[in-house]
Amino acid sequence: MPKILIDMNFSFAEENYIKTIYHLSQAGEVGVSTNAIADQLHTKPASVTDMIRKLANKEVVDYQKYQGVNISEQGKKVALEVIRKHRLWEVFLVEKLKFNWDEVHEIAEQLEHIRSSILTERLDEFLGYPKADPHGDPIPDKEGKFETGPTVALSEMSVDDIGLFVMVANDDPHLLQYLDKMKIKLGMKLKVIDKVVFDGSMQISFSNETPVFLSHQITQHLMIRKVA
Amino acid sequence: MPKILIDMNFSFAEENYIKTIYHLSQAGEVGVSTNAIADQLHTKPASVTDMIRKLANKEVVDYQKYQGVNISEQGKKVALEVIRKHRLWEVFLVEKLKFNWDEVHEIAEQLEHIRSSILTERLDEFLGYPKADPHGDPIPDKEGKFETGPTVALSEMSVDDIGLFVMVANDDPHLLQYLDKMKIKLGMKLKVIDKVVFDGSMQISFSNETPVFLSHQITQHLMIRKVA
DNA sequence: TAAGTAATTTAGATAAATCTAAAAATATTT
DNA sequence: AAATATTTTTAGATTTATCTAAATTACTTA
Ligand SMILES: [Mn+2]
Ligand SMILES: [Mn+2]
Ligand SMILES: [Mn+2]
Ligand SMILES: [Mn+2]
Repeated sequence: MPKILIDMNFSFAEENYIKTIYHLSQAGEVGVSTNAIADQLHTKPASVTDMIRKLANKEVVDYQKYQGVNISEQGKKVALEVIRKHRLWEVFLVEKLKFNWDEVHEIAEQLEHIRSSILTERLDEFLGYPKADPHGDPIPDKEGKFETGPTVALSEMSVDDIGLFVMVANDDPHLLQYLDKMKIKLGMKLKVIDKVVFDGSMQISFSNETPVFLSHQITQHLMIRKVA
Repeated sequence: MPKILIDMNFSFAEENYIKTIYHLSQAGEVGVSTNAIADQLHTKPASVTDMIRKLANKEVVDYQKYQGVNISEQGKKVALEVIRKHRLWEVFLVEKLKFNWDEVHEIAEQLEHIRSSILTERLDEFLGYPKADPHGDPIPDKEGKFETGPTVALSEMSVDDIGLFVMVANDDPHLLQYLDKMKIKLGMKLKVIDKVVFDGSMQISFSNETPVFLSHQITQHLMIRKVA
């Protein structure tokens, strides 16, 4: 007998775990590891094991000792709802309250837990049903659906490749501030001018400007939609 | 040695207690009683005693066993900050997201705990520095200052008295919906036509329309600014 | 003023979320 | 395949916020 999801309520802590497990699932392997979750949430593996047990009981994850966790269909719904709220609030903060894109993640981490489906829908409407947040991350719709065209990390591209900078896959304000300083913005066209084998650093020309040098630590987080 | 307030952080539960104690202080007697707090917060007196102890240690209330609590200057600051956020968010929900005034209190109860002073200031600016929330409650400024002209409950007025309906001193959606149904809105002029001694019910003419009957349970929550 | 009643506090539990230290299981490396 | 290292789980505590039941204090009233 599956539990009724409709009025299932999750604590902030539970929501954060569910979201993190969802993200780690997306980003790769089956069987998300206890340590990976602990790292992400800045908690200890022992705490993660406890919480995973609880989430498994609530059937938002599948879990077998020592085998890692996998998000369930129910869990995916919960995660996408939280992610939807996070990204909508980020849009609100940037578009309406004039925050810079490096200032919004922390605040959205709080706002994503506000419980009111009407609020989420009204906010979405108020913002004009945005498709992406200020960092280019897609915003799931009410049903949890969203589309992402295929992207590659800039670090994976080759010399002479051309593309569109569409997303930053990292929330660190230092990275975002650095991109600001370099005048690199979402939506810019770019071309790979040079790539250093030894350290993976790259020379990139954005919008036909003088090329800039970017280290591998940076380029791995810049997501590019290839063109031609 | 007084504790540094600047980076004092309070839990949601603590903030709710502080806010409630502040409100009860305003609404009357010195020495807010354990039971009054328990009623307001839908908890048990034993829980209140525990929490009061904690708040006394943090010096946001003054407390002596069996003597009730009084909010301290520090506590007042914390309370006013939370109240400011609550009311600003209510304005946002009504003005920007088109909520009705009876739908916003619950959601504001959550939003008032979001921690970000920049957010509060930006929101205030976005809303045009409103002086009152959708129920007519005054919004404290950044320094916690606000002004209320003198008001009386409608129930305290006499036949032939005239005034301006400026505030509803109750969040219950049923009351607010009833006022909607009766087409009674903030800012309306009114005149007391009749007052029944037995039950305190009143006949009131709003904006020179056909008088309406209102029970004491209603009139005690309608705050009036007297004119002439 | 002495009972009786009401309000408040204490004592002892519980649930949630976290931790440290130790044990157990799994993975990796000689 | 052992030995070693890493990961994960268990055991046992801690903190916060809550509760019930019992004890204590204060207030009312006869
Ligand atoms: Mn974010
Ligand atoms: Mn984002
Ligand atoms: Mn309210
Ligand atoms: Mn209000």
